[in-house]
Amino acid sequence: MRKKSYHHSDLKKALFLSCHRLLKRTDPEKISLRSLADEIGVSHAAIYRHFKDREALLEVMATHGFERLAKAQKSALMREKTAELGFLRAGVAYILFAIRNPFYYKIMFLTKRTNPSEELRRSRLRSYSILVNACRNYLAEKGKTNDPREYALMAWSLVHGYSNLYLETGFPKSEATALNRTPSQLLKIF
Amino acid sequence: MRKKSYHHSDLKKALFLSCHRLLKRTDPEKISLRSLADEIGVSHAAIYRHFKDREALLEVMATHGFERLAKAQKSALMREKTAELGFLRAGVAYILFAIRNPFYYKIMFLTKRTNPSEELRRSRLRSYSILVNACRNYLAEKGKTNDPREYALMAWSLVHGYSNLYLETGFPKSEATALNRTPSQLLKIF
DNA sequence: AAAAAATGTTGCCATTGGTAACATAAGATT
DNA sequence: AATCTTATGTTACCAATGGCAACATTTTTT
Repeated sequence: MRKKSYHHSDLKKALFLSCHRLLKRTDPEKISLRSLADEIGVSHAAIYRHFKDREALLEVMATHGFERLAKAQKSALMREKTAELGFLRAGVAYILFAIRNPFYYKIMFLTKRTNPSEELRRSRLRSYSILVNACRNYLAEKGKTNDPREYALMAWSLVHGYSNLYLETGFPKSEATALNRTPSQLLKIF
Repeated sequence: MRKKSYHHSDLKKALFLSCHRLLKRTDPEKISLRSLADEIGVSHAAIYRHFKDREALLEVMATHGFERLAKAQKSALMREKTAELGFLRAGVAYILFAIRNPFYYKIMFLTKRTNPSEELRRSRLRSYSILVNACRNYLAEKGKTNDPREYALMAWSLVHGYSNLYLETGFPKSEATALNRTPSQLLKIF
């Protein structure tokens, strides 16, 4: 565990943490392996001992992003008594996560569109499963007979699209102004 | 207009067309100014006589993407008799545009998130206005009293989110398969 | 203790976006 | 027509980047 040795004690974790911290305020496009390595105090080539390439590192971060999102959704669900309120709160939690973690959100959906790792797929599916369950409970509570997966997909589309529009165009924000509402008031529509 | 002369007759247009063609099958991230210049047969530095930088070129393409999208929405609206059908068809047209033009779609929403040019803002707003009008007519036809802009924002969120999920995760596709429906059948939900 | 595996470093390469200095063509001014 | 000015291309260069290979050092296995 000593510091200035030739070998870093746990470079993989250090890279992860450093990247995690950077993603809070930096666009992933601007994160270079070299700047990461510099910050940790290691040569840029060392990274390749722990990640196949830049994409692989970002994929791990994306996976972690989905885990954080799932946690946020779950805790939002827990907080509410009825299935309906839980469902709504989960949707709001999704949007808030996206808005508060724009760069995480970006890599979550822009990295590895094709051939995602098993871990990424799993964490993504887990987030979706939470939503499906919330839908199932909500639909049961309301006595509706929709397919929960279909319903969940539409709900996901709605919050995902809203989040993206907010981040990409600032439209919901400007529209909210035009409509004399704050974005959080607009969110109550969900 | 002669070819092998020192001066290209209309490099700006040639760049636009070449980029347009490339975007049909190439991820914008993979489009380099040098490869573009090569294809046209001009030095890469020549590009800077017509566009401030790479971002500026992509921004023009994004603007054009929104113009194409608006055209698709409009023609979908025209084709239907009732306001409701038109509204639905416009939504489907939006999704189809995204799915059929994934790379155009990508630059439309990933380029110049901050400080977009007046042209980009206008073309984006135009696409939104078409939607708002469709909503207004639809709501009037149904005798509903929702705010058309608010309604339009939600509708946009829905189709935008669906499109993005399709492109980014392939989820609607796999879900559609799981549900024993084709994507176009799923689209009928809208 | 020696061999093997893991992990870091240095040095190099090709690609890229971008800039500056120079070259040539096209238009305007005289 | 000759000259000046502007527009538009070219070449040469730079710094940053992702990635690879060859080498160095440490740790683990045998």
